Amino acid sequence: MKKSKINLKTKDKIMHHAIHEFIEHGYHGARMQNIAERAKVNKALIFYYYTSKDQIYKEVLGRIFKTIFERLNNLSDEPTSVENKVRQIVDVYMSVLIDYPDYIKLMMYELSSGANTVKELNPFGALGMPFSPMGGKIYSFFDGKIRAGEMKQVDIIQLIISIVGQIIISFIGLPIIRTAFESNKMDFDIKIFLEKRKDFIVNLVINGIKPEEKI
Amino acid sequence: MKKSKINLKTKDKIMHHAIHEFIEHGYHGARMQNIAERAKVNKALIFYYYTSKDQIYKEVLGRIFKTIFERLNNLSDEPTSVENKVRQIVDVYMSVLIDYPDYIKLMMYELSSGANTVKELNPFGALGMPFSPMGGKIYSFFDGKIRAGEMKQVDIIQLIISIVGQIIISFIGLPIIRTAFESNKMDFDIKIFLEKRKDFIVNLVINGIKPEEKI
DNA sequence: TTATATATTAACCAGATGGTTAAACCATTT
DNA sequence: AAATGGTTTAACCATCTGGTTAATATATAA
Repeated sequence: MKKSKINLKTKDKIMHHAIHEFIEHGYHGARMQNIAERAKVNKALIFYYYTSKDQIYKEVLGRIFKTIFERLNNLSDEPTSVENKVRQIVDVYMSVLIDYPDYIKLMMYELSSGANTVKELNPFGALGMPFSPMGGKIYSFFDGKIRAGEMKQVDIIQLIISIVGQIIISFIGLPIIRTAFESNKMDFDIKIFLEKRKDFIVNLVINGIKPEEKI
Repeated sequence: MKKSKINLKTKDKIMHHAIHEFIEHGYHGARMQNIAERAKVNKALIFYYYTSKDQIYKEVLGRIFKTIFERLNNLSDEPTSVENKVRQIVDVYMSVLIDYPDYIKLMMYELSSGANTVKELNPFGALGMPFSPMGGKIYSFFDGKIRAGEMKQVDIIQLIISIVGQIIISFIGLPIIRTAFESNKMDFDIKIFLEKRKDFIVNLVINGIKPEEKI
């Protein structure tokens, strides 16, 4: 936990605290008054810098998506094995979620309310990136490996969704998983769990797309 | 779309419409007045049958969980192959989500706000079922198969989380997946997508846990 | 120092929201 | 038909909430 960053300009300070208010309560649950108190400014000041709750919410979402997608796009371009690439992907995705465990909460809010705001400020040029059949780094990597016979001939989009899904559930499902562990009197250490999880996902995927043994 | 069920008693009618109001807007976004209008009753009547917004919300969550878990527990007990069992599990989970595509939205709301209400009314005796290391049908099935050498020696809890995660993302990610498809000018048919998805998940998992080839 | 533009605040407001009340309605029993 | 008890409603209320206003404090330029 860092100390309050007194150097942040007021507008950014407000944004910073707005992010956390929206994360904790979602759009409808968030209160402008709370944001003001968190940022230790008068509520009117928020409306001096931002025009409405709606606008500040959109800006919050925009920042979060930008932060996440910048990191996700941070994949090495160097040629490597299928196994290494899968490990890289899982690593990067997981590390983002570990660094910003709360961001995903807001994305879930968005998705569960139909992702309307997200669609509106469409960062899917960005999201398109990893998924995109044309030009997506990840897509073209796997495409090459399939042609080279280094992995099974699978639907690459489905593969990416599967990888991402296994990772995402590790975070959004945490409250349930934790409760399930505890109600079975098993210890639950989140760090250990996520480490195990990472290995499991990589192994399952690798074995799942390994080419048939040649005889 | 069925016609309005005039035989429903008033209290159930209110509950029915409350479910959909909460699904569409989440706890904070839901309005008692809206529920009243949906159910075509006076708002005061809601408070005649239920004591507060909070209480009706909890009852809504309880119903949803019950509905879902009853279905999930509907797995055949007959002995079968690993492949068939995985297919069964994916089938059952997916069919529940297909039948109640909205229910998951509310579960996401819950999870993203820390699942506090859910924890409180803890149906994880129920949720424990499939996950539980002791007594869980699914768990003990895989346990038996591992001992019999019919599948790899994997962490069964991780396996279940992976299967569930791949399924859940297929639904909560739909808005994003759809947008990604469309922004790449690819047709998106949800039925076809989910069919492909089912096969993909089954294949990936089956191949992922297949025992090493014996030489 | 004074004028000017920017930053910040206390007080305020209209509309919305969860919840209440007292009266009316309706079916059943006597 | 009158009494009874559950059901439904219109009107109401206190509080909360996003947003405004007008005045004040602070920094900058002249």
